Amino acid sequence: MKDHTEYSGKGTAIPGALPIAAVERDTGLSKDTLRVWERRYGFPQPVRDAFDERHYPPEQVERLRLIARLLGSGQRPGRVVPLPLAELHAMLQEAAPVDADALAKPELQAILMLVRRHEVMTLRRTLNQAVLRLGLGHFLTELLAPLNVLVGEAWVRGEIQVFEEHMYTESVIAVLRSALGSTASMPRPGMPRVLLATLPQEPHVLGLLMAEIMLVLEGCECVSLGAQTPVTEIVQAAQANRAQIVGLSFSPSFSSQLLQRGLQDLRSRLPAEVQLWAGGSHPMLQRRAPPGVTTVARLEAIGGLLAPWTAGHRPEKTAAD
Amino acid sequence: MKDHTEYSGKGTAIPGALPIAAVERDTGLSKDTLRVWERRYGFPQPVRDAFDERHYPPEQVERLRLIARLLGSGQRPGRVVPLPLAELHAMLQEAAPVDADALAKPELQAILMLVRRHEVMTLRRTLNQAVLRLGLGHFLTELLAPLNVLVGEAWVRGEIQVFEEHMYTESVIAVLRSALGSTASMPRPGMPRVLLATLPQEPHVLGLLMAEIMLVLEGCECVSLGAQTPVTEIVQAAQANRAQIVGLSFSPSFSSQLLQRGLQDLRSRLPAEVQLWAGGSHPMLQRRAPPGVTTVARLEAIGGLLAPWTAGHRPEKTAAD
DNA sequence: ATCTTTATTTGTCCTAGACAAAAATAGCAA
DNA sequence: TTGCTATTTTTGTCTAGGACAAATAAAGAT
Repeated sequence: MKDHTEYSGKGTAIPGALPIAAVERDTGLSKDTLRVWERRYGFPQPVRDAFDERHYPPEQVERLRLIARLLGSGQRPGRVVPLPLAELHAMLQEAAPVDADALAKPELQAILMLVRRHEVMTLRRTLNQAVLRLGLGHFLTELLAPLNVLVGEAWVRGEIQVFEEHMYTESVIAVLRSALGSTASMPRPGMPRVLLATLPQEPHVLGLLMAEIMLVLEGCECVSLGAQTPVTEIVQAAQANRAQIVGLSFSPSFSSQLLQRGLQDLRSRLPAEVQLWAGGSHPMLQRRAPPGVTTVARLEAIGGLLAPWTAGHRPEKTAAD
Repeated sequence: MKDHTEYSGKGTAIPGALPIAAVERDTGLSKDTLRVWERRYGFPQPVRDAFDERHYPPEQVERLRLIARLLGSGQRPGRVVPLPLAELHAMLQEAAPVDADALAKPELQAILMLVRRHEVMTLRRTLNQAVLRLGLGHFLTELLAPLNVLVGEAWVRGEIQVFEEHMYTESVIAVLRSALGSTASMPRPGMPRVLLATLPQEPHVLGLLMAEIMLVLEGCECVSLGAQTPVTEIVQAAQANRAQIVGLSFSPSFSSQLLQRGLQDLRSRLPAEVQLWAGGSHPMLQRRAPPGVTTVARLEAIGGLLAPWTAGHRPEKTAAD
């Protein structure tokens, strides 16, 4: 077991350079990928220590981190891996065009500034006050949804660090959960039972929580399985809870292929009378729905989709042929 | 780009067998380790598909999972890898004797029954009432902590499904977050700022949330980064928040090697004046602490560890507000 | 424009050898 | 017995280059 403690002057270690395992952790790029990029594109070019092992200088790790981001926003390795640092920054700027509409709102900008200044306590207080002022429903649709877009774009553009995004998400979740808890949730008798979850490889729970709140506000009875639940388990849970709707949430970074297959798979294993809803900011959901799946492109759409229940009668099988 | 996330019905796939990447995810054992064990000890012996790639039958994955657990509790690979399933079970029994104390409490049994009967609403109500009856602190230490052990053991024993465990965890989190939100959190002036997070590959946030609540109840100012935060980001966040303590949480299934390395790595990059605490039910934390790391074996210990702050005011001057 | 076919790109898997760090064992003194 | 040091075994991770299916782009045909 080699001791890859980074900065400990171990004699064999290179001053500020990270061994391959640490780079894998930091960038999310597998060791195999790092090695094959070096072979194919000539980058990265880690320093070798006395034992011929790779050590990546901080500049290269930083460059790798930017590359990983661009890959996440749809770029291809062959196009971006050989690029110098300046070009990468330029591409990140271009990748996320500024949303003038959201930028115009000073309140959103103010909150974004709190995130970048790491004023967590003030952030929480501001969000809590906004909930009280707007009411939970309007807070979600009018403030939080566009704010998420803004934060997401800033993140792609590299203006926001990973840890800042984590802090933001945690604060929002805390505020929402607390607000949901203090809301007297009373499921209306006619409304459907909804099971909420996220597929494996999708750790983002914020979208799911927002959906849950919208549904609860509409009078639905919600049971959430949280993130990363295998398809088999979702099916069993739907049966155990006699759910009438199964709702999934997908963030933009989720693999399109996994999304397609996952929805298809789940659809085929779920009873026909159980509806399958897919929501979130994933681009594929804005386009077209796989057969038998209802896409929820925006939070506001949830109310309309629940119309069959609000009206009073049991809905027929959804037209999906 | 193969994505071996699930045993999705691919033509070439072996019925219930998992490819090596999935086994790595499920067991925490690296691909390299899996291959070298096969070479050295003759186990595991995965089936090969048409392309000569390894596919691990479920029994072998199960056996690997048990082995990984034993490794975490101090056993050596050479002694346990070749052992048959029955022997492994016997060793685990010996390592973790059944907690008769917890089993005896009828209240815990009653809650466990609610989980197995999928009575989510009743479960939440029961938990909420317990919070009110015991108070948040005693609820955590006296009810929830042993209950988690009970649920964890039932899960290992196969008495609880994955989705039931998800439902339980989600319910507990909802109750805790709601209780935390309605608690008037007022950080005491002398108490430290604590940054909380979980390392990559560790998605379990319940332990983290429990720790956060204990700390908040003691008067600390807590900022959580949530799950799966890279070491670099934790370091930056600690600096940004001027945290005096960084707290990490580890579930039993977390890879012991990642734990060791992650803590060492983080310790070396964090300023010396920032304390590093590691808690959770991971077996390695019950044994010994890596140098420079404070292990928090039980929730109750948190109060004692904060003694330096509660007793004598740290003469550290903070920028006046 | 939209579908179908071909070409390129790309991540992951393979084998087998090597070696440092950790742990166990042996040797020896007090 | 206990404590300390040296030697041996164990063990995880690194190395190299080759291979190939799945994903994506490009070209061709309707």
